Amino acid sequence: MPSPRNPDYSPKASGHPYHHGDLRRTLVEAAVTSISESGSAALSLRDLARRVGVSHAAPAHHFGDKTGLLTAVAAEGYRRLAQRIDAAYKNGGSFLEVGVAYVRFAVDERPYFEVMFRPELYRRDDPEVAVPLHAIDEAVFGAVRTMLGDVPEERVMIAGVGAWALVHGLATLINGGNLPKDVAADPEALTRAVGSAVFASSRTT
Amino acid sequence: MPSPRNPDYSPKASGHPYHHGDLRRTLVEAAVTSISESGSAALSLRDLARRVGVSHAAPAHHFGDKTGLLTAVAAEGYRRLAQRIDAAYKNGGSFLEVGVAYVRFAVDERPYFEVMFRPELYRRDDPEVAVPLHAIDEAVFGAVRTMLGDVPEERVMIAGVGAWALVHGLATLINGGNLPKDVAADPEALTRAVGSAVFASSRTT
DNA sequence: TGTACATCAGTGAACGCGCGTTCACTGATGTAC
DNA sequence: TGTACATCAGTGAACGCGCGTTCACTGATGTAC
Repeated sequence: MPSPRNPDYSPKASGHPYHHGDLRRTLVEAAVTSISESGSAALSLRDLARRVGVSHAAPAHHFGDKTGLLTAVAAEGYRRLAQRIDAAYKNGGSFLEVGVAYVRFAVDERPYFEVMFRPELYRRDDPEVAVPLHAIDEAVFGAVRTMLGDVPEERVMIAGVGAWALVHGLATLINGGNLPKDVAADPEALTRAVGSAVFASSRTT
Repeated sequence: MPSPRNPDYSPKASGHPYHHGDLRRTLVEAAVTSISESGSAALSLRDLARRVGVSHAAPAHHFGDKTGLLTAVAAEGYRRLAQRIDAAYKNGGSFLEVGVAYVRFAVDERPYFEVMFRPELYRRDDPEVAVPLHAIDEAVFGAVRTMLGDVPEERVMIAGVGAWALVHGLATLINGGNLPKDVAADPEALTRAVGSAVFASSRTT
């Protein structure tokens, strides 16, 4: 009695079964593909249904409306970003490496990144979004606090915001095609170069 | 024989004259208002025509399509930004003051800023856009070059990109509502705090 | 100074399209007995 | 192990809407003579 989520059941293999099995996740993936192809403005629930081969009314069943869908996209994005930051941090990661992970995420998973930072597109107070978002916040400012040692909280805030702004700015400028091509071609190297120039000195301040 | 662009002629005063007189500019302004109210996704030429009290086909007459309109918005935005940066620079402006001007622009003129940095919305190669864009580029990297003196060009690039990323990141994080409220409340002070922390040291590097 | 005419800004009716939403439905699943 | 039933995922026809686009038009402007 295999669960419908069990790939062994292979519902796809035998044409179109009535129950998709994992429509929700599939729709989120389709949304990401659609966004990477034609931007979030062109996203439509009907188009998604078409891509997935399902009735046009099905997406509404899962997400209610476009905002609900994009909330799911943003939530998945935050989960992925949190995971990357965590991995960078645990892998011996200096603070700079966390920054590099941030920029890499923005470039590699651009559709997620774009939705995440366009808060008018989704419901930010949805717990699925708010929880990983808060976790990232904690982790980053905690790291700054550890790094700086016993300094006034305002100092921590300024350093944290500064570091975040730097990598976030790099990420959005690269994705927006605003930097010279040769520089933007290697986001990781650029982040290291810029980041280490700034961080080497900010530690001495 | 007053020009229709002469306000003394007051075409508005006497109901709805056939010729608007300055429709193009008025439409751009309406677009900015609309974007600040409901974002660029909700923008429609018909809605703009309604706002301005003109036939729904009139906007197409001037801009062709939505991309044309947003190209005009972006162009105006670049002109305004260039002006602000110029003013900051000439007003005794340190490099930091230019950064402050950048962030102020992003916050004060948010609709322009948002369109400008969503290049998929408009035609970036339109000369009306490309010219002021290039001028800003020149000015900023020129300033970095002057500031750093005789250093390898790569150094100039890294410093310029870093400075830009920092203020651009601050601007987008503030506008996106991603920073704690108390910090985001005074963008200018935040920029000075973060910027001076970074710049004080980067000069010594 | 007056008249004729070309140009151009703006009109408004008509069109077809893709969208979100609704709703009664049907097929599959899992659970109670 | 078998049957009945509640639940829920997905269907598909129908609707009304706002949109962009087209097109023959009209009114105002400026220029040539």
